[in-house]
Amino acid sequence: MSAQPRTARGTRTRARLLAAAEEVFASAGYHDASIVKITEQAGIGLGTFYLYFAGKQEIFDEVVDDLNARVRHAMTEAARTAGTRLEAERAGFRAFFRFTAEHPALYRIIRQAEFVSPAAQRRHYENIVRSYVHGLAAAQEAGEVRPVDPEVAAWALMGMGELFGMRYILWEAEDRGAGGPRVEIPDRVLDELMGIIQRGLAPAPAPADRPREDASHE
Amino acid sequence: MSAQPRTARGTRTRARLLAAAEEVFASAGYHDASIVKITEQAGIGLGTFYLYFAGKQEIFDEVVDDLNARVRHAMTEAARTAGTRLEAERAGFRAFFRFTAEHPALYRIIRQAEFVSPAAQRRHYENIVRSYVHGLAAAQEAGEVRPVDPEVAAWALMGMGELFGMRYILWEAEDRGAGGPRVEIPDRVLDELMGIIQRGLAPAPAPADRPREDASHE
Amino acid sequence: MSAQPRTARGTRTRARLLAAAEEVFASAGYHDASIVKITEQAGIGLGTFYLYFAGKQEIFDEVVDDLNARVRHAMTEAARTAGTRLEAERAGFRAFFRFTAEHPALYRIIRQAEFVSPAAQRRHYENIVRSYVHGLAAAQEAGEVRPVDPEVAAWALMGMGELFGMRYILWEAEDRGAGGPRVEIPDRVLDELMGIIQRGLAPAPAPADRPREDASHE
Amino acid sequence: MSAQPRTARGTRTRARLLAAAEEVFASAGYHDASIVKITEQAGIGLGTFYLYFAGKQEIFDEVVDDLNARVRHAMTEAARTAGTRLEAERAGFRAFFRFTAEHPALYRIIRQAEFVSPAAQRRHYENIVRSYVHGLAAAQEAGEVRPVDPEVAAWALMGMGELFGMRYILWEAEDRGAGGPRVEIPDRVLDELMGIIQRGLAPAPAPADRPREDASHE
DNA sequence: AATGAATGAGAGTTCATTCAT
DNA sequence: GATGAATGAACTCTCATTCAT
Repeated sequence: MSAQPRTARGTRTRARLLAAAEEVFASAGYHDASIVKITEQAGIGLGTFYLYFAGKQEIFDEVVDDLNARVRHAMTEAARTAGTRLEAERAGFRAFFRFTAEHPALYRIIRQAEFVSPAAQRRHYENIVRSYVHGLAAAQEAGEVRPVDPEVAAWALMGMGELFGMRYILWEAEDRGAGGPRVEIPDRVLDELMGIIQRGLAPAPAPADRPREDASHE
Repeated sequence: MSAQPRTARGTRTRARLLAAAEEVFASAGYHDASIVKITEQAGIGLGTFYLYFAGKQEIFDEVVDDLNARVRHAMTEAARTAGTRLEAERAGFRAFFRFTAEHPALYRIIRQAEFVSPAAQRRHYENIVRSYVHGLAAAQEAGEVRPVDPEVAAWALMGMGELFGMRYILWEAEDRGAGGPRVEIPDRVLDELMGIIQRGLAPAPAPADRPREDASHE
Repeated sequence: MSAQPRTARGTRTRARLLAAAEEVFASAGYHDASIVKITEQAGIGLGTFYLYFAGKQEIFDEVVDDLNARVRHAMTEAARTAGTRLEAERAGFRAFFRFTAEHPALYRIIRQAEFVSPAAQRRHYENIVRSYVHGLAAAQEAGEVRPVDPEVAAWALMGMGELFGMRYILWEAEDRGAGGPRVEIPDRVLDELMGIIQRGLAPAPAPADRPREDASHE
Repeated sequence: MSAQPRTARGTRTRARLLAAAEEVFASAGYHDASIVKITEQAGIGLGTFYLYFAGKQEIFDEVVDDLNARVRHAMTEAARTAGTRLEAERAGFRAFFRFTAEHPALYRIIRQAEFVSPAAQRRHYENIVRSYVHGLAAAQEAGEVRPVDPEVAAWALMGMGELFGMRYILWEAEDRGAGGPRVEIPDRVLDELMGIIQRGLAPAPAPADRPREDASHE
């Protein structure tokens, strides 16, 4: 386990290392992210790194967990204010895409984790699924979502989010070049996506009358 | 560009290198996949590698493109025999999951490509999307799929496929250990997934019943 | 030169450092004995070390000199009560072996000194030789030891002691494992050794008695 | 295990590495003998080292075993031509001292082995003891050596040789400075030493002549 | 066409030592 | 008197690539 600092100065140093590592892992990738680069980015000496982390892998894991906590926080915060489950879903997606735009590190780092730290990667996805399942199960009890297996639905939602984030945030950002305003997912695309999700998860209409299948949305 | 062999013997050597590279990249990851490992796996001399490939990156790209072609072939072959578009989708997913189970390399290698060869990764996803868009557009003309933007729908399908492959094929395989029969996606899970997709993409009911289904959304 | 403590507390700290250093040098070897390990073993802060010692080499030298003084003390104490020189020799050997068993540090540290601090090593051997020479010269005057060059005899005695200590104390201890009672040199071995020494150093018999003492040799 | 070269060039390279390692270990000590120094001394590239040796420890072990074989060869060769056992002993010692003078590496490296490779060190001493025991046992059967435990006698001889080599060869050489002719052990010293050994191991005279030689020792 | 010996830049990591607190 | 955060030179080791055979 990584050593905890015992002084305020140490705490600051450790935090700077984590922030630097996030940046370097995101821009250079795990393997090209040398400890030297991380410490230079953090503005501290090379040896200092090893006062706080046992090695590269360890700080990587911590960065993954940190990003995971932050993205989940952003998503649940956004969803909290929504009315229906579908509004919550839309708000959660928006928050996720926004986080992706602001922290491309999340994306790139999670994918790296495939080989670098499978356990951390799994933790990441499972944490998010857990959030989704929690929300979906509640919505099902309220009759807002049809009784599909919430875990299956959660993976479906997360899969769509993952690739839309890649396609409509990261690729756009790359194509536009480094500078420029934050990329947002186009409303049109988000609408289409939410339409698919909504219809996919909407409760079955009462057998006789299903006149307003989409009435609740928005 | 990689040199093409001029003799039958050379052709065989090159093919062995590609097969070995796929295996080594999948099991060790790009960075730990040394040229020595690849040539040892292929049973040829180290120097020989450079007769056929300019370097590690180049053979990686070729492995990506090769896997991409094979998985698309498997998917379209499976879909070709299906009746409706949704049956085709189901068959395509099945084929994709089967391919994932048989070639975990696909998965692991594509994710690696994020940093190793972004262009190859993008090519991979875009190729698959193109297939989907092709099929969806045709289905829309036939009235089998509602008029969503086929590209958006394609990314949604691919996203779900990607994470379901990870969750229900790769993770299962890991949890079960090395030996054992090929992992299949549980029918129950595939049914639930296809249900969501079907409802999400199903054409709107007859105009008389639902005149303005999407009208409200911004 | 190392700083001398000015308070009782400082004296205690310095002593703890020396004791810790002896232990760590003996178990880990000079190079793997980091200052951190020594200060941890001593239960004091890292920086405190440099209040009392100029560096690693200096504390090493002091440990060597300390062990040297202690082993010589043990040997002369033991020899002091003996009757004849040969009895004194036997008692001295016993004491040396006992010290070796109780302080394997002596051995390991002296051998390390070969490169780490040749001067300290030389001091160690010369100090012991001086003791031996002193005793042998006195015994020669008393007619108990034949008139060999006492320094040559001293080195011979010390050489035997050194390797017997290694072979019959340290190796035995290693072979028996960590726990267990203190290893003693077997009486049989000590008897044989003392027999060789005794005959080697015994005074020539009275001229009348020794008609053919050396007759066999060469 | 260290890789064996497959070509003549490789064989030459490996031999140069071993020779360079012997020199560097002897002059700098194990810990200060970096792989860089060894390869520079050998005149080859750093990376080449790892084609032939798994690491520093491995080449060290091989150097120890190599030196051990050579010193034993020198000793047995010298002893082979001698007449009596005691002449053989004297010739063996001479050869040992000569080898020590020509290859101070032996000495310094064996002492290092205490921590670096205890197994190799033990192998070294046991090999030499075995030689001695072999010779002593034969001499005992011939009545040239008294019936002491040959192993005890062997350790005694080796102990004396070890410290005389240090005192009269290495220290002399150091005191005389780098240049200069090879140091030889002074005849006077060797004579005194052999006298002690001779008397120590000489067979007991006919009972009538020396009735109570061992009576005093307990 | 095929080989494997050779290379050296660059990686992760350690640790004696300094110094502000 | 005591501390521990900070440092960077120096270490061992890896590996993509070159080239003589």
